[in-house]
Amino acid sequence: FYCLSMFPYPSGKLHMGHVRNYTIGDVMTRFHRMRGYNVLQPMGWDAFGLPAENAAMANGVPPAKWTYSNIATMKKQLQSLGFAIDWERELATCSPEYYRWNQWLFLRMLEKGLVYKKTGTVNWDPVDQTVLANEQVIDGRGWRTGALVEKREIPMYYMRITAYAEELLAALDTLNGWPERVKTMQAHWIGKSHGVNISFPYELAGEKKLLRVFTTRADTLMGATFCAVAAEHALAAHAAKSNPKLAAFVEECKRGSVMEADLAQLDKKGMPTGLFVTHPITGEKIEVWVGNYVLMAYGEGAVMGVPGHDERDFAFAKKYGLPIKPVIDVGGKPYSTDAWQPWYADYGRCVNSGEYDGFDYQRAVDAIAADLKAKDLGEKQVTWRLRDWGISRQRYWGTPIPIVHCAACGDVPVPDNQLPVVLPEDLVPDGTGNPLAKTPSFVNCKCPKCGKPAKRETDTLDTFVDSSWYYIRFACPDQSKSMVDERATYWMAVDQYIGGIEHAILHLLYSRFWTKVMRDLGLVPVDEPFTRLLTQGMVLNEIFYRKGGDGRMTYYNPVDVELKHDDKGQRTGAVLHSDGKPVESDGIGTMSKSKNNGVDPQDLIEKYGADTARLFVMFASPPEQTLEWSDAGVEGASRFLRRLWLFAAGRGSDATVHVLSAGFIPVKEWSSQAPLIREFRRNIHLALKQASYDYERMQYNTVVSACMKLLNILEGGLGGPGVVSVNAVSQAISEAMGILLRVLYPVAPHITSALWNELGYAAQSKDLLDAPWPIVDKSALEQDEIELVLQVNGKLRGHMRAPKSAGREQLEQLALAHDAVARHTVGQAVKKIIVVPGRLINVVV
RNA sequence: GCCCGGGUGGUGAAACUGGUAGACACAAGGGACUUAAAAUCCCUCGCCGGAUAACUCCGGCAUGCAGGUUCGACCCCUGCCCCGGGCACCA
Repeated sequence: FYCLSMFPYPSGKLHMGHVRNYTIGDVMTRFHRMRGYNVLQPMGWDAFGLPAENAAMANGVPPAKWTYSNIATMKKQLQSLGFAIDWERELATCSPEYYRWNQWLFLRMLEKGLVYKKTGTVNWDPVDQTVLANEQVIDGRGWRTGALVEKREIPMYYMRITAYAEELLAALDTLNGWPERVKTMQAHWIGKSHGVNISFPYELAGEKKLLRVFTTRADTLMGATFCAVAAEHALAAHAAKSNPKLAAFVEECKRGSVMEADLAQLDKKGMPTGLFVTHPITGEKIEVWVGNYVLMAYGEGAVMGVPGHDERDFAFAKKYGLPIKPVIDVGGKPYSTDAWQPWYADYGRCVNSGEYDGFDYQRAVDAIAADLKAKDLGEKQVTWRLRDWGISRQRYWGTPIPIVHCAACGDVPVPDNQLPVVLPEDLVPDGTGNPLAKTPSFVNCKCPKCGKPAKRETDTLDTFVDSSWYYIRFACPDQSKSMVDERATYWMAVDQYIGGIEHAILHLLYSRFWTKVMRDLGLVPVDEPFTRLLTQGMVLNEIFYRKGGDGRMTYYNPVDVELKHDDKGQRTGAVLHSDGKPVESDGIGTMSKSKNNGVDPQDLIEKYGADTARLFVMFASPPEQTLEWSDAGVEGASRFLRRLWLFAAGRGSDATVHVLSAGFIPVKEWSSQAPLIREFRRNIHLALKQASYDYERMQYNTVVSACMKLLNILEGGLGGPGVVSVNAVSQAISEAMGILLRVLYPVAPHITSALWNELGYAAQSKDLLDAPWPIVDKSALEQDEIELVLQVNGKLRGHMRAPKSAGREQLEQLALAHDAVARHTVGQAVKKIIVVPGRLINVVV
């Protein structure tokens, strides 16, 4: 059983998200180990990335040094939490032994045409002369310089993930162990859409040309009143040459960030190009506009504008006074060009559409596609939202791309026997460009082909490359001759993958892609990397701030904030401990350095120990749900463990230790024991049943509550009238304690292991880890009488006890005769009686 | 803006396949023990109203809001509000 938690970025110290993630993994690991599996739980470091460069700039320390020191700190923290990790397999992606295989596979993909070069758009800081990550663009400005960010086109390498789009989508159906929501998100991301590509002919300088657009609504073609192209489109560039105003507009579109979220929220703006194209069916002249809402990266970078039935086109047409022509009738719903209504975009029947009038969506699309095809002006086409994966980064702290640029031979791949291309570890970036490019000893080399002086590529690989296959390398981290070996066949696929929901799309999709590439190269025998997936919820905390006179926000850690409540416990405000003056709340958000709302788990571990920290994090919330941090409750987790210890060491031990050391006459017939003992065992086995079920479905918060119930039952004791068999009492307590220790072990392994030995259970099974999982005794759950809920018209009216064996008719009679039912049915006709066996009887009047 | 989730007491949450809403805890209040405090133990604890000397008993409302389906809805459907995640260079 391969149980894998997402490896951490070595950012400095563990945060609560890590504690939550790795505790879930460790609970699952230990549970499966007890169920008899050979379990692998490895750990490594996603060690390349931007924060190391930022830290380097701030402190003047090379990223490598900062990274390795963080790894040492965090490893110590992980060990102090008692995770059953196989540290012999530890790996860091920034070591040449690891990243050389990134380079190796990059070259294999280059050979197969799965890696190619084209231009891509990046954020450019004109002051620092450097490429910025999206994160480094704040309100359209560079984070260090405050300069307005520009878009810039540069050559980059891409991985052809679109070649696998069909399989990546189809195979989602095979992932039964994945949450539906993740599969839905990925399916939407891949975004397969069936449509028609349509060509609008035009003439340019006497030359016949075609403007291609893609649409999923070819049925609305007769309503097209304009076309719009992206600012980066060739047509826009051409028109701008002779039109300074348009050129200025195209330039304006090129400012700002490249983020889709920003683009989608821009006010719709456009400008006519002065060019006209011909409608492929009607022959009408249609004007071409440049629109800031047209994405160059999707479809053809051009759209036909159908304001009658597309909301964005409608808004655009209203703004610029373009004609709106309704051509779809949606079951007679009213249409007015005054304001957009949601049903304008619905499917319906064609109207005002000439020969297509009366056609429904599918018939219209089929007919129009056929007519276009006959004129050679379009045909049906499948388009994907998924884009190829740009992997070039103009950064230092990453895997060097193994390419050499030679004046004579062009871009030359580094031969396998010259791998790895080693990254120098002593550079310190200064925020102006890539330090690799300023390091002659790295850049200057010989062309592998002709041997003449050449320049090394200075871009590095996206860090998502590193994390796309580390789980395969864990099977054979010491293999120096090849990327992976036959041990990967033994361990892959990962049986259970655990990590944050924020990785639902990118990391998980890239990993699926890489696995398929490696499969096709004969390196792994699996189609999918992760059989089951648990996406843990984010750990959130409240954000507090004050706004200074200059408008700068200062964030305060919730630890330093005191909340004010009224008598009823309602929040009235918040003040800072240090000065007692109020701070503002900015709502809740994921724990982050920038918002200063993180909680350091180290304090928790030091004050309460690993078991309490683990228990609390598991108990606070179900794994898949977001966890809003609160200090209250930690105390309760600690109290529970202390109670368990004191019970075992004190009152409980008399019976337990005695029984275990002296032996006893096994009770064969529990059913003949006193009712008190039977009730005790019933409750114990009910709690065990709940815990076992909840372990299976990974709902660990209720596993913990089952353990609390077990201790409550044990503390309730077993003395009393009618209980005469000391032997049976001892045995019931011993059984119950044995169940509790084993059920609690995966969550709190330290205290349970110690008690297991102290109480003498070790005589039965040496190590708690090797003890068999307890089995529910079904006969202990049986009852002679059951309690049933009585309802009248679905409203609770009372309870009654009935023999287990009672039949339907007998139950109906008993129910009708019951006081509570009679009171609410008197004088009314009974229409029917619903009997849910073992649960309730509902009398309908 | 688009895609995906979530919303239940003062708080974290539970409710397994549509069948007793609030398990298990936290906080709070009351009490026991103690010179005192801490720790520990016991009791109360969704909201509103009524009956009773009292133990208790009865009724109504309640799972973000407004509707719908059903004998019966936290659970299924429609619309809305709020919160979180993702949007391709944070990881």
